[in-house]
Amino acid sequence: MKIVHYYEVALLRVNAPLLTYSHFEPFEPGQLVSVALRGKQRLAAVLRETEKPEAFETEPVTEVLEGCYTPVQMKIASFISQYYFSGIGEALSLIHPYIVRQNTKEPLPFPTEKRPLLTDIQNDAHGKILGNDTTLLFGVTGSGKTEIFISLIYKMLEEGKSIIFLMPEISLTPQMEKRLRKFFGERVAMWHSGLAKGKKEKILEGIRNGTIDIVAGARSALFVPLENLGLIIVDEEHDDSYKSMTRPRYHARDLAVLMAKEHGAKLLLASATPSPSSYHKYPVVKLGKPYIETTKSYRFIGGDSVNDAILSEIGAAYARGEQSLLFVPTRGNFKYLYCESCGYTHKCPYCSVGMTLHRSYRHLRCHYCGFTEPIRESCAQCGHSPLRSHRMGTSEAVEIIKGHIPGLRIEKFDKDTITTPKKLKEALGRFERHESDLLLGTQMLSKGHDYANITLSIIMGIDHILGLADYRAREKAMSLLVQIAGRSGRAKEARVVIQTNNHELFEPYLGDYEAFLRDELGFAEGLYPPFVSLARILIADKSREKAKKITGDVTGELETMQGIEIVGTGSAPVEMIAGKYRFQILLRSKERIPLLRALHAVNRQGIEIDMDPVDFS
DNA sequence: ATACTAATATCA
DNA sequence: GATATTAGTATG
Repeated sequence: MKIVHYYEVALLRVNAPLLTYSHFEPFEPGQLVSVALRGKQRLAAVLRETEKPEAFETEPVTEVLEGCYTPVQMKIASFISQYYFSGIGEALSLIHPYIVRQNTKEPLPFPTEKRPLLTDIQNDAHGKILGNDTTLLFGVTGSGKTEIFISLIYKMLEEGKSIIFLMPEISLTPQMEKRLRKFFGERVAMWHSGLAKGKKEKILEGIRNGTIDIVAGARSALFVPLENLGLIIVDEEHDDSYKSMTRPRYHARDLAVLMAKEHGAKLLLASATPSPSSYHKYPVVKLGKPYIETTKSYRFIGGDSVNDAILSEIGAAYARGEQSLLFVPTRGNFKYLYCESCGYTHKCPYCSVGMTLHRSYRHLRCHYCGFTEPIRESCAQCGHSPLRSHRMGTSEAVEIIKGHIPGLRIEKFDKDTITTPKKLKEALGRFERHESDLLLGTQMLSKGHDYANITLSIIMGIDHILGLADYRAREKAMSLLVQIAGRSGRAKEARVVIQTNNHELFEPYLGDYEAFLRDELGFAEGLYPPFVSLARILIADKSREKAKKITGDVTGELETMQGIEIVGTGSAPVEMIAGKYRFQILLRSKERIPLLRALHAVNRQGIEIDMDPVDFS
């Protein structure tokens, strides 16, 4: 007679409680199954065996499917679910389970391309990286990071190990693919969440039969079922797109630390503008000067929006027949009160972040602690009045420039215009062939592309980023500045124009990002990561009253808890999205454990918990 | 999460 | 009074 086993299973893709099903054969934890729930078949993963439930009848598992999560994958899913407050089924659906196959093919041969020769500095870095579990590779654009990546990948392949290479927003960075293909050919798979289902299956098949051992891609590439993982590379590690904005709200860079540890793999974080957190946490390997020496001259200009100084810079470059780049911020999507004369943005006296303007309530508010103040008429720093509060988008900038410089061909480069990799390629192609004179765009400009012929880069309105209600406002502004400046003049002499009324904030660090990192860490001590943990609770509901009540209830419960600090409670900076009123609670703690304990205690329907938040809107 | 049920509001 | 919207509960 067969023994009936009872198993708790997690429904994939949903944040549902664990359900119990029966089966006549023993299961390994992690087994993928199909179960019937209210007449429908659902995918589920077996978690653990359990006692026969007395309270209800159980259904048998309908079908045992191909695929089983490994213990390491289960552990990672469990961590995600515990730390980032998602259902275990939601966490598991990020991960691609292993499927055991009989006929494993031989790995494809290397292409003919020889491994790159390293300079002494690069060779030294290579050695140090292999000596550490985790390394932060700190090198400016053009300092030869890619050669180190390539040579490390070679080394891993020789040892029969596989590699995960993460980069932000893969679909928009075809350059790295070209370079990886050149050296590793068909052993490389490019992976991102937008891939068609069939294409994904093909790659997974390649991974399973051993013909693919390098997976490069966006954050979801972290979850492919590679065996013998030897190295994880996180390029542009400072980039916030590694943090998922939807549940599970994981941070791929931070999760890579756990992944590497579980697999006994090396972890390499790399950036020209590393995050202060990584700089503080991991051993740093620095790469020296770029081998293409460029002469860059910096000029600071005041004011905001497209002013005369900007127009004349663009006009002059155009007259010389040269190409330029104009960065327009859109991150600063809130209105801030700031002074035209001295550039001072009005700060919260308790949190030292910019206070945002609420016309409807006629006040300024800090979105960290909720402190409010009446709107000032004149600047608190220099007394200048009136204060300004307007902002600017790409379309406005295009219109103004067109009106002033007839004949100038503008290439608009933002999320609205560049919607597909094809459009990106076309736009870059036109610019490369000098069919356009000015590349005008947002954040996207800063990401990885090379614009070798640009002789003029203008960074406009960076003060709007400085004024963000975000403890990392300075970090975001500074890294953006360096990244955009780094795009230009790779080949020849270049001019960088920075529009800011806070030039003293940037100037000392232009040639010394490390000094900036040290100073930022100084500010963060005792208040912000990496010295404390932050969590944000988001409450959204169609009824303002209901959202407010939940916020109040949760805050009340949190107030009684030990080891955590409520930084602030109140409306979220974006007060309504999709007809739902939004409130937030920001928490701080020296230790993660009491913070997680408190959050698990208050977690409930109608609230969303964001651990280690990077977005405060 | 989602299907389902009960409760309550909306409206001709 | 029939129907739309919302609140509550169980799912195995």
